[in-house]
Amino acid sequence: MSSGRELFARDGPEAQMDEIAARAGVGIGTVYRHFPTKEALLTAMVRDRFQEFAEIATLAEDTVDPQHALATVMRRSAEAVEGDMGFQLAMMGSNELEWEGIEEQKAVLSAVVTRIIRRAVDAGVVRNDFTFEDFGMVMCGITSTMYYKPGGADWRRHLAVILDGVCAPTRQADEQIA
Amino acid sequence: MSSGRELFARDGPEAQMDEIAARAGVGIGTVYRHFPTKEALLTAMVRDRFQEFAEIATLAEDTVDPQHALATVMRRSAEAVEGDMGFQLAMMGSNELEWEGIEEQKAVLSAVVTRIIRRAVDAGVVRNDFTFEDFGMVMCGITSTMYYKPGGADWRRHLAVILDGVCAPTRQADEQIA
DNA sequence: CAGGATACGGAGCTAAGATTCCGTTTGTCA
DNA sequence: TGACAAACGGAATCTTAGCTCCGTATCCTG
Repeated sequence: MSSGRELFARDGPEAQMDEIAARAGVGIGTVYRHFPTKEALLTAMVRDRFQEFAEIATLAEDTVDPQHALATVMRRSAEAVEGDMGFQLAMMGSNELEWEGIEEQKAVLSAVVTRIIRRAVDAGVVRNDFTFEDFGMVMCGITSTMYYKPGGADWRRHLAVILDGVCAPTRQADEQIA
Repeated sequence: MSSGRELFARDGPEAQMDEIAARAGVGIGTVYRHFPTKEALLTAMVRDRFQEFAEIATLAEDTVDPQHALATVMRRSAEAVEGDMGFQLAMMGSNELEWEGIEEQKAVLSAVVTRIIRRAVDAGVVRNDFTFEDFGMVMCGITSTMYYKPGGADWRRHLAVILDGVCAPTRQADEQIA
């Protein structure tokens, strides 16, 4: 059940069902009684994460400073999945999967984050072309480098760079750096 | 041979050897005559990419404007792997692989990019704590979001945000956003 | 053109891992 | 305590994908 889910999350994507069961201290059959398929297990895991993201965002919305609110969502979300290679890999490999039944959590997350972004933009502390899509994209980038081996790469530095970019004044098309 | 390698690159990570062979228009045996193992094929592909990155960086070094030089390396490198899901996946799944025989290409890349970064930092157009490690990390982040499905996420926007962050003035520890 | 060498194709072998199935254990209600 | 039900464990099965092997086709060389 949930412990199995959690244990699975800590594992890589290639975690075998046998191993998952073993770590959860149950038989394989039991795992399959709770989740009809491996994909279902993955989906449940992903849904939990999105639920968590939504909660994190909701909490952060109480932050008074608009810029700090956005920064907090980003940092907390990253911290939440730090070390959870299972989630990472699930998201990566999900190129065509559709994660059935995640819509609700995603909708909440989207609504809250969108409000947080709008508030920051209105306050002039975040580039005014920043969207929820961008948010998802950069978060995806940050988390996927959590497993970047070479040198002591540190995702908090990555986040710092991105925040500086996100909070930089909006540029006109003719003044883009690249 | 190289056409097979290239065709493979276009495929996902789970591209089967059979399919790779088929697309290359040869038999499976032929593929294995050129690359003893699937991993060898992946490695060859990765080596080629790093070679290409090194060439891109070398060319960009001629750019007079220091900031533009760095931005160019980043943009061109990203463009080079755009659409090459094979490379992406290879890099992602490489958690423990060591990519034997890539050292040379990586050394060149590292040397050139480090010079480009130093020049930009010295010119004061890039945060002075930016390193080659950071470079690798953010590039990894950008490329891994190339396959980010949700909404019309656009990696060029991602790059733009990161460039703004990279070129933002260095912050003191007590003025970090997050 | 003969003979050997080199390269090719792809059926089939094998391992790995997801899933099924059934005998056993544990829990519940009279 | 006995009988039925619910939950379990894990060996056995099925499927997939990497890799091997051998018969065939192509290319030299004399």
